[in-house]
Amino acid sequence: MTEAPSFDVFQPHDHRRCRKEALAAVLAECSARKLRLTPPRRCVLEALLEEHRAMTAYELLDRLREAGLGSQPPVVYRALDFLLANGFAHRIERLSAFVACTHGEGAHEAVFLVCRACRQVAEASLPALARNLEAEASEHAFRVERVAIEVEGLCARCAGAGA
Amino acid sequence: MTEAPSFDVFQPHDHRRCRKEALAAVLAECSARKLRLTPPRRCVLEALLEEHRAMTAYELLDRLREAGLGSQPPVVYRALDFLLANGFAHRIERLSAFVACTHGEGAHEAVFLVCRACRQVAEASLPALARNLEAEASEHAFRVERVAIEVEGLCARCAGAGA
DNA sequence: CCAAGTTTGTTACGTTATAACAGATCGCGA
DNA sequence: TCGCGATCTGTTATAACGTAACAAACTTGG
Ligand SMILES: [Zn+2]
Ligand SMILES: [Zn+2]
Ligand SMILES: [Zn+2]
Ligand SMILES: [Zn+2]
Repeated sequence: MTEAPSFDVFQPHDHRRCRKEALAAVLAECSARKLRLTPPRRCVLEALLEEHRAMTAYELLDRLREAGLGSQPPVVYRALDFLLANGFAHRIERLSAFVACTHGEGAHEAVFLVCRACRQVAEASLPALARNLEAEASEHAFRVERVAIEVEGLCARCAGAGA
Repeated sequence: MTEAPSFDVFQPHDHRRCRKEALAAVLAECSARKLRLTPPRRCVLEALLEEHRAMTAYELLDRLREAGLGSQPPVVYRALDFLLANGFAHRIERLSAFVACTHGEGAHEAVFLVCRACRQVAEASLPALARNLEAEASEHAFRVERVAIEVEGLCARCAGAGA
């Protein structure tokens, strides 16, 4: 969480470490910002950290159920609200699904590269792009609050597999 | 449809003309490309052209019902499939809703400025941004197929109204 | 007219998300 | 340590969004 990963999530990498460091970073940030990573929130976060794949709310709810932490939709949506609001996870609008953040600190925006075959998601920042958007918006006298940029396609592996 | 509008949809404008020209452009393009703007498709398009506001599939279905053109969800989703596939309308992922195209010709992508208060949507093109994205994607060996850029915020009118 | 392809319309169902409320837990000051 | 307000958890119920599968109607070209 504390800095951009030095690897590409679409490439093979030491994901055990990736996951462990991401969790540690969230714990540190919660501690620093006096946020409570309660059991359902942590359960959802850990499920998201297992893979760089977007998961639906109901897949995450299954994890909560298995962990004995409640079995109804509001539980998972509230945990997600917390994670999204604090920049620990992102919503992929295109998929109505969620991924753990691999990138920033605090609430932030990013560009998501979303593989339509394996649903893995890479997160990139693109400040130049944000400046372009600001210029465009100001021509319309539009006050920007949130930017969602989602690029759908195929990751190298899935493209290679002949999808 | 045939060219970018010379006005900003967030500003007051001659919307009767705006709507009439958009419909004429779609009719022309259907004729040129041998596409069939059948009654349900036209009904949905006209509903979308009434305002520059994103409408949900079920709002559009109500229009079909009123027009006696079927009352079940698949009817509206199929009409939308046609309009989206041919670039006559766009889906706003953030809202799970749809707007008429004000911009291009044929299937195309754009940047959407979405007012969270009035749900009006302005469409802008941003080729520079697309080039940025391509560069980003190629670093990840990612094959881009679709790009969705949605900017949420407040239009000048809604910001003025103290939202 | 006939056959093939496309479009329409229906039933039924699956998925995603939220409202409303009761009970549990936490943090803090008396 | 005890209470008290705020936050969080968990439930029921329901709303909103979307699709599979199939039969009937229409369109187009021979
Ligand atoms: Zn990893
Ligand atoms: Zn992939
Ligand atoms: Zn207009
Ligand atoms: Zn507005």
